[in-house]
Amino acid sequence: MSEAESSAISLTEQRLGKLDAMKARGIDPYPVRFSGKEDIHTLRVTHFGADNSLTPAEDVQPVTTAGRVVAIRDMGKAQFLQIQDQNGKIQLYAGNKTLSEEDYFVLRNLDLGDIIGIKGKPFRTKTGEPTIHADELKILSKNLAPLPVVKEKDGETYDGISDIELRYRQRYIDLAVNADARATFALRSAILREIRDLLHARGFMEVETPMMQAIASGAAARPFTTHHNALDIDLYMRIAPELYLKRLIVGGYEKVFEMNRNFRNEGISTKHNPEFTMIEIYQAYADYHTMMELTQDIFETLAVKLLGSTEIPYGEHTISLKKPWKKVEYLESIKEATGLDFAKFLGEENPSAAEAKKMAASVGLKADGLHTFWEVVDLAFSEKVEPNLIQPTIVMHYPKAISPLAKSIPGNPHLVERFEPYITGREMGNAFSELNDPLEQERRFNEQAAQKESGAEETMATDDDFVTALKVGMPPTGGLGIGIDRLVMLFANKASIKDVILFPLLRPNK
RNA sequence: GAGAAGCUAGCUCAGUCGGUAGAGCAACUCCCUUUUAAGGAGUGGGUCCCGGGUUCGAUUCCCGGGCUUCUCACCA
Repeated sequence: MSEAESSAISLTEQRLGKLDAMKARGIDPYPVRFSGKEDIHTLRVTHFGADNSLTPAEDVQPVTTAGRVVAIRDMGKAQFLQIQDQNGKIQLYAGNKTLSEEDYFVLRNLDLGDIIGIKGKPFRTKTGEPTIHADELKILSKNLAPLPVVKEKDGETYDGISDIELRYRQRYIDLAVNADARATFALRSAILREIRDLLHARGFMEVETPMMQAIASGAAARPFTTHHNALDIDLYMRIAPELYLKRLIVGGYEKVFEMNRNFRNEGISTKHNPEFTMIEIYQAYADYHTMMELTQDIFETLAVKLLGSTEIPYGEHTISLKKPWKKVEYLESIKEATGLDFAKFLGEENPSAAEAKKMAASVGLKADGLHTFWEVVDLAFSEKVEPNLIQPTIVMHYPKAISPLAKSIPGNPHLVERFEPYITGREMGNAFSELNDPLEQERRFNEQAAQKESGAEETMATDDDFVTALKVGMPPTGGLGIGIDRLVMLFANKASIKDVILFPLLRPNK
């Protein structure tokens, strides 16, 4: 291509020109297959040593590998290239002395972002760089939409991409270009696997329950609505699998879990995505103490197996996941932080929201939009206590009024056997001894409905069939839910949930 | 939903007190067969997010819109 020709056309058009040039020579720029690809990381270890201490022999057997071209250094009739696959990067050396005429033509028409397959002997250059002397070089996929060029030296990255439009909307570019993004989602996958392994090893069974439900219950949140045409009914995307999983305990399974998406029709933030992944775990003949142990075991196991230590970095903090974690009482923690003692209202049938607001105002809290006493108390907790729970903390014994699915503490009818683990100032989960008294459950649902009547924004919907299930009989059961996205944020040391969800919800752009 | 900030070349960013814009990398031409943020010489590349308004003239000022980020609200 002449300079004049290149002047007025886009990068894509230039590459289309190279594509046509290849086709004109009978080279298929998108061949059907490439056989025998070796993993780049593996062949590096094999031929250069895990600590980069080996040097391949002169008569070493050639290797075959493939990957995306991420760097080209043109030396005239020879070039240094770098290719990258899922697990690694390696330098190639290729020139007209050893390549066939056709392969050399491909080399001369390579662009950053092309995917190539090569065969050649590993060797070290003068400067010691592990390299493959590519004696065969095939184009496997021609790049037409140029990738950002990222250069590195001494671990420092130059240029790179920071544009959110690319990072989140076109995640494939983020993954192709940013090693950190690839590492984050590989870690996410490893976390899911480790959690499943741990539960399977303890005899739990993974199940799948409906994501489209006629009644969205099991949590207090606004659901998405959808419609089934053949039945001509509206359905809700589930906000929690809880009530279905407990039906399975009724049915006789004793250890079940489900790890999958929930959907809540609420705002988007660095900590919220409308669809998010939860794991819910139920164990019959167990209680919330069992779930406390399990929670700590899960976090500790992940830390040790995936990061090699119970001490893990998060932002400016070092989080110690070693059990046992600190335990605090819900109301006691509020009293300590604010001096406000809400416990004395526990016995009251219907404590006044106005009274709670007055108390909250005395410590500078505005509770204007809230309608019930315990909503105001919860505000005090989330404002004054939650942000300070940096190290793992188990907050236990919540008021019954805000825990419609949890069992009361024997001898203390106003508090329930419930806890929430907090780490880095964020709620990581929710667990309790499951309420299995059907008549009591019915009363709790009715109380929720009454709260809704009196103006509470979000309450739990009544599910009559679930009450029927409890009437059949559910053994004493411990249940635990953990927000997987936030858990991954913790282990991946990410501040935004969008950094740990491959395709976070964004407004479509036209 | 509210407030603040951002949007300029493929990428990362300057800049224009209103006169249609620059750098580095990438691209293109040329030199170079052990380089590695390779190097050297040269060339091109922009609806300055979109639409109105003011103006002789708007990428710049004003109004409206779009998308994103941050904070707040709702929530996990």
